[in-house]
Amino acid sequence: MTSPSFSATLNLLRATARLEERFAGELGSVHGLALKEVLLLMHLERAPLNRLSRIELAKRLHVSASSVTRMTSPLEKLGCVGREADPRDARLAYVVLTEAGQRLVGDARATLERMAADLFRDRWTEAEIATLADLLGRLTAGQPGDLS
Amino acid sequence: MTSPSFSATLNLLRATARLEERFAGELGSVHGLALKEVLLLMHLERAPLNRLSRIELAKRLHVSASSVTRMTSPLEKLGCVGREADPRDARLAYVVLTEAGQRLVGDARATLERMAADLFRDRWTEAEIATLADLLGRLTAGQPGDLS
DNA sequence: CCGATATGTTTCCGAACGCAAGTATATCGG
DNA sequence: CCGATATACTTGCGTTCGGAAACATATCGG
Repeated sequence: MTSPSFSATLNLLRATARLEERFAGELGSVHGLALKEVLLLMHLERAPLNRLSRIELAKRLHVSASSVTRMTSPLEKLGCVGREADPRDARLAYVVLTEAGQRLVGDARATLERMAADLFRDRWTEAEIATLADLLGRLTAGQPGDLS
Repeated sequence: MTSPSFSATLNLLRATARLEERFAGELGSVHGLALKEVLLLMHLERAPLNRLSRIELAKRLHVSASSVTRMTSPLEKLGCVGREADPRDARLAYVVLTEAGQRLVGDARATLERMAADLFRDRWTEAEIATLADLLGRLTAGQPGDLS
């Protein structure tokens, strides 16, 4: 038998793989968005003025800066997000959530919450789910990008 | 505030992203292997006769069959794995762990275990880690591919 | 004010992936 | 035995990603 840390790590990887498989399909077919796109919009939703620089988004999404550039392009064409300049610093190109984006992310988040509830239904008690959320949260405590 | 299920789901995604960032670098520099390659070898290590068909590997690794074909090619050139045919079914092309592969995966697993221990050190009790492993394990219970 | 350095963004390039198509083999119904 | 269907694997194609390079702008030391 292996150490508890090792088991937890392996189970973490496996659980995430399964979760992404399961979520990607329905989320895409219902709202036309990928999971990571919904997460991007959720970060904007939570940010002051509903906007973040691309660097800030990259850190919170754990992706590279170039990925943020590519991810925002189709969202901008869809009208979910816009681009805003900073009057103090011309290097910054904020990604800002539009009203259409707010409606879309609201719907998508509701779908995500329902899928999350389905995922845990019938095999976990409420207390266990809360414990799981807490223990996992400690892994990323002190890091930016918390949405919960 | 959001529901516990939703928080757990978001924290799960974030924790995995952080974990992969942290593990990929050291694992690659120490053993020259990617995390997913180590997982592939670990599956072989645990399998009867130290071998699995590519389809079986694909299911356990949560990747497509073509990915397994591409992943095994460099490992075969390195001498970590070999190819074996099934006398009963000529369609099958088993991936089999060589002796060199057994030594390599043993070392890599030791590194992984140490990194996993470091990851949890100082912020989790042994009991909490065991609880975490158990709760996460339930997410994938009944599925193939358990390594813990 | 100006060079040196740092930072934000985009573009280019190579690596990795999933899916669909192609090939080979097995199995099943007649 | 043989066509039809299913399965295992490989290959080609389009997509996505991270890192390096390019570029614009900001900041800092003199």
